[in-house]
This record gives sequence, C-alpha cells and structure tokens, in this order.
Amino acid sequence: MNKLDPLLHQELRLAIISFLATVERADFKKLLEVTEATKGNLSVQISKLQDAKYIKVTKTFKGKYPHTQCAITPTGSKALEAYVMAIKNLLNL
Amino acid sequence: MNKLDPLLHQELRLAIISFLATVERADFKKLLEVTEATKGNLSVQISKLQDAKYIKVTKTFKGKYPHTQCAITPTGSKALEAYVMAIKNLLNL
DNA sequence: TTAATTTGGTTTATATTGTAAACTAGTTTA
DNA sequence: TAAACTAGTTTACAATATAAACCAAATTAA
Repeated sequence: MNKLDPLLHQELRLAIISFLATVERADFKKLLEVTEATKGNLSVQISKLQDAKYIKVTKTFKGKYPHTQCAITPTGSKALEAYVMAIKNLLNL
Repeated sequence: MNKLDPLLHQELRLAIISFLATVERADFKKLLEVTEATKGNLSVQISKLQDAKYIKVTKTFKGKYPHTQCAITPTGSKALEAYVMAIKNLLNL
C-alpha cells in the first residue's frame, strides 16, 4: 500500500503546508487567517511541522511585538509531493 | 474553509470507500486484501462507514461460513465526491 | 497611574480516535 | 478430539487533536 504520511494527513497541517507551498513565507497571523484555526491549534501544528523539518520557523520582532514566520523546506516540499501522489493514487485521480 | 469530512479523512476508511467506488461490491476478504489492514481495524472502520450509511453491509452465508459484502451507497458516493473536491481544493489540484 | 484590553503567541487537559490484541463462534483437518 | 483455520467482532490501550487556559509584553481607556 501507499501509506499516507500521517504528519501530513491532518487537515490543519495539510492546510498550513499546502498554503506555504504557494508562497515564499507566511506569518502566524496570515496562517490564522487562511486556515481559520484557533491560535492554540495553529501553534501546536506549526510545531509538529517544524519538528519534522517540513517547515522552517523564524521568530523575530516586528517593532515591539513577536513575529513568527514560516516557510516550507525542501524536505517539506518533497513530503507534500509524496503525499499528493499517494492520495491521488488512493482516490483514483 | 472547505472542511474535510472527518469520517472520510482517515486512511483506511478512505481506502475502503475509494475501492468500493470502483466495484459493484466487495467482501471482507477482498477488502482485507486490497487495504492490507488487520481484520479488527477493517471491521471497526466498516462499521463506522455503515453507521453513516456511506456503505451497505450484507451478511449472508457462503456455504457454512459467514460472508460479509459491502457496497457503496448513493450517500457514500456523494460524500466521497465532496471529499475529493475539498481535498483537491486544499491541495491546489 | 493603574486597570482593562489587545497582541501574539504557548501550554496542557480533555475528548476523540485509531489500532492491534484478544476474543467469539463455528468448521475443517489430522 | 485436539489443533488449526475461517470469518469476523469486541475492547483496551495508545496516539492524536483541539480548545481553553495561560503567559508576557504593549497599548488604550478611565
């Protein structure tokens, strides 16, 4: 069987990484907006993607406020590509 | 957001229903074979799909042995179609 | 000036879900 | 008649997801 990467087979993480695949980078606020997730959930799922090195997270300050930016890594791109292949195959697409 | 039907967004259930979408019906043994799942897991996931009326399960006897057949329902077909649309959209396909 | 609210998150408690091991019930084979 | 096989189901435990609660600092309102 063509196992689906369990890290990517979760709606919010898939939404995050698919979005990051279409942009150079996105900050926490932007991801909140496009995914419509809660902050807690978004934070947790970003961490998991980061732990797997599927995304790179950069924390800086924008003026006086913290600012978290995320970008997909080559590892993440490959994983997403593999996931897309696998699910297409599963769904006969 | 285009929420993914949580009942279908699970690998084994997705494998079951996608396969059933391509055949008229399939028995437990065939589903075991194509999904490579354990019997316990397959049994549980079949029940969940049945509870949602996404598939119809028919229990008969084949000779002296029980024989369980599964077929996708119109409800299941629509749900699968919707899932495919939603995930395509999510994955920018 | 100090209390309340907002920004930008993280932690964690709970609920939900997934899964394989253990079980059931009967059949066949040795 | 005991062992092994067929065809599943039940269930106990592990893993996961998620929102509520929290945190630190900044801003605004009274």
